[in-house]
Amino acid sequence: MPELPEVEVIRRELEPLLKAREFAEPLLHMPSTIAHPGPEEFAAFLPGRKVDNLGRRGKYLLIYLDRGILTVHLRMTGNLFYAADGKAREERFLRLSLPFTDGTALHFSDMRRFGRLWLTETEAELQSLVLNRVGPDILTDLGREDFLELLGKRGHSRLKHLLLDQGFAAGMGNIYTDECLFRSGINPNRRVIDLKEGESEKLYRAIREVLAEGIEHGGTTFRDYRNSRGALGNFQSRLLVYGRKDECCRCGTPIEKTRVAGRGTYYCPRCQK
DNA sequence: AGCACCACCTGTGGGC
DNA sequence: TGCCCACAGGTGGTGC
Repeated sequence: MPELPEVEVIRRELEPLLKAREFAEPLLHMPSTIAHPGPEEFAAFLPGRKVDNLGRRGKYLLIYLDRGILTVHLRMTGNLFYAADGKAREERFLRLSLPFTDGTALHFSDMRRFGRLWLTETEAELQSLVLNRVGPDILTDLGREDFLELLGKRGHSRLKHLLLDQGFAAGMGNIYTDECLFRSGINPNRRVIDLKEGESEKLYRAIREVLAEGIEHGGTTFRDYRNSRGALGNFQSRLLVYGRKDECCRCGTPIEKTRVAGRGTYYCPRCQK
């Protein structure tokens, strides 16, 4: 489901709602949702902890507590929902409920069960256990020079493959990658080393623009994504290629769908050479 | 290093 | 109408 913009929308919404609230006894409807530590340890550690602030690294949401850090990855269909009355919206796919002492609650539901949570005691443990293979956040940690330098180290990678690689830079997913490559006029199968003068910078600008617009419009709801209040995103109406197979690009050429890096890939054969 | 393929899950939509 | 298969905002492991 969510890529960087969707997670950032959730982070911004949840931060003021969760701040200073104190966790009560958690309900583990599906214990395997907790990746670390064990369910008992998780349940024992959380009560009494208060939310400090919320961070994000790529698609990982970081809930900083007065002691420890609760990390959430939504994968494909995970969803965080804040309930002022404490009640979950639906029971069928509910995996974890985190009630607060004031009667409100944070619920985690996930149809496909790929999503995971980690509870770590320190920043160092978070880094070694969860984020050890995650690169710098592509929106907040990478200046233009950093980006170009990292690109240079991956000359033989195809652009689509590279942008989806969270170890290269964290945050891009399938939808935003296709949109960024379209906006910068780069074919998803091109290799970094074959980029012409100015194309790398064009790509960098497109990434910043598309991600910022995605956040501004509440994220993209293509199928399942909902924000923390259960509402749909709005960026799907602004997608220029993703999901638009056979529709005409603004140049008049029908958009094509192929497979690149194992993922459905939309592009304009005329605009993206 | 780069990449294809499978696995993890459940639901849905298109083709026949 | 109904069935089957391919595919879906992600990632990690294996193996070439």
